[in-house]
Amino acid sequence: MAETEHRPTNFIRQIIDGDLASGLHNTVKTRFPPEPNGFLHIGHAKSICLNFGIAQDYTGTCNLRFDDTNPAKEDISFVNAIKEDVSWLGFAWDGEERYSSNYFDQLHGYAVELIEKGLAYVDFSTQEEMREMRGTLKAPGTNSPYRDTDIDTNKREFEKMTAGEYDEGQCCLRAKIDMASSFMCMRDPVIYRVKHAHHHQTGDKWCVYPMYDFTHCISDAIEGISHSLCTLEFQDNRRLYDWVIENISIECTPRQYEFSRLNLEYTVLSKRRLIQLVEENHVEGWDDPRMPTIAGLRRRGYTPGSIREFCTRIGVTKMDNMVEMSMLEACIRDDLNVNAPRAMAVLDPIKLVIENLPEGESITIEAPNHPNDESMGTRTLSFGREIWIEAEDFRESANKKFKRLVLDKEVRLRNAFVVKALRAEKDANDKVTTVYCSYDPDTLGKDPADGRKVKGVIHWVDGATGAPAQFRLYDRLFNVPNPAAEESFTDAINPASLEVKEGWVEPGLDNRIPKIGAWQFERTGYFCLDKHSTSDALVFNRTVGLRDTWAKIEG
RNA sequence: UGGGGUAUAGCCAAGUUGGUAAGGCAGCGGGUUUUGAUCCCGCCAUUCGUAGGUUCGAGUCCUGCUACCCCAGCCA
Repeated sequence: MAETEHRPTNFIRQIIDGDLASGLHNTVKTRFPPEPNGFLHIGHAKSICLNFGIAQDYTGTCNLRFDDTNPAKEDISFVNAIKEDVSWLGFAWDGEERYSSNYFDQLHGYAVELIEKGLAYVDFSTQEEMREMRGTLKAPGTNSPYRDTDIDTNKREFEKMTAGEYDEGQCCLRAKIDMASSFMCMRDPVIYRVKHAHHHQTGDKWCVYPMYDFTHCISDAIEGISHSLCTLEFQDNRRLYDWVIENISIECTPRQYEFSRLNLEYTVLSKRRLIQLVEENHVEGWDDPRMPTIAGLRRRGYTPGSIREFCTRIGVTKMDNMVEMSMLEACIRDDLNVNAPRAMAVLDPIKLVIENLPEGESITIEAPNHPNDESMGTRTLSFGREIWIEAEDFRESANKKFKRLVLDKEVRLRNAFVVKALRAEKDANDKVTTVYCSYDPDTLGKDPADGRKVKGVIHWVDGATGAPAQFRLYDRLFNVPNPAAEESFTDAINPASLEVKEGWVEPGLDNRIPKIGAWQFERTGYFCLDKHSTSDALVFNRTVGLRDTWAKIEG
């Protein structure tokens, strides 16, 4: 990360400060542990910024570890996508990426250790039987008939499990803890299950795979993680995390701390639902610009810095939250406002004919790339007899609040001349197609000499040199603030979340793509080129519109 | 009385030993402006889920309520 961003404190940093002050730790080691079963989303960005941000600020390290204990749901394509997204966000993990599957041999050894200590047993109960014996939230469970199997038998049975002598579901290895515990996860949790599945990292070496609760704490300990940060739903699991570490022969005792996961209005942030959106083709894919995935936000035009800034603005607490989309939008606007060069594009064109400018004649105009930043330089535009302007910027009549082009009135063409509308031509549907006007040649870069005040400014694209382009405008993917709370969240999908427009942009844009990857099309919003754009067929994604107080007045 | 958590403005969120409610987003006024943008300036919690208690003084301490979230996968 190039620049150091100021990060406010939070309860986890205060815990770390205390651990450093007390000497409990000398260095801080964190980890970001995604399961490679889908793409990363903005909620993961919160965790990434937390874990990597802490490592940076405390001059510690942060590992990237794929929590790959369930080969049935995972795929190598997701590990590649995740690595790309973390890097793109601007973070570097310590050394090579890790995999929980790197530790399968050690994990297996610790499982045997528990068996030898009489703290784990192989259970042949069916899943339904196990569920019944688990009890309920208020009633204690009952012991499995296999709970007191002798150690040698358990060792032998676990070896047979490992050797592939049992089918999936036939048996599993359980930790012997307490069937009456008020923590459901402590009622003899399953720590190994049979799974005859090919694993993207270990191939066909294993047919038994460790469960999350058994794997995560040990992986943390093996890697020497000092602070293991996860989300609130794992608070109960912390008891099991600590139990495993205490009952196996491992020196490192990492501590788990939980923070609340991010919820964003008008979208969903659960892997399960995002997978469904992709698999049922409600969106184009994981990187659909309407998706809250890192890949989707990237394609939409969000910058890494804007996402990091969002994560610092939302903070880290244990409170359930629902963040407004305006918070995210403010972050990208703040970034692009200062870093995106300006350009002009007309999304819904009508023709403006300048009658006192002869056909074939063209005036060269030098326009600043940024009104508040001269260092961004200028560009050359040509201004000819036929110009494209936005349909909504012309009205045959209007009151004085409408500061745009009106018949018999004047308006400034951005970066160019003052023009006066003379008459309009309409089609069969009474829609204006062409406006005829005259321009004042003495108004380039200055106000009219006679003191006339022209309040409005509208943008335009030269008809002779402008390039045709498609503009893809995105709206929220869902019609309700919290789609996850719906009976069927897909029923709440906004059918108008994508609007496609065909218009014009000033020439040469794709030959001078700015470093930030985006432009501000003045008066309309921030745009970037879509991955499907070609020099013959330009396609722009609107990242976010400009703040629009006029729309508020009108609406 | 299963257990684990959380309650500060429309949203996010500071508030560490009790000393008189940061900041951001949104919103609302006003100024500048060749983007109805940006920028600037101002406003926006007599009150911290609620009822009591302790105290000269409570968002912070104590007690009782209430609301919401999580836990009964061989998912993570």
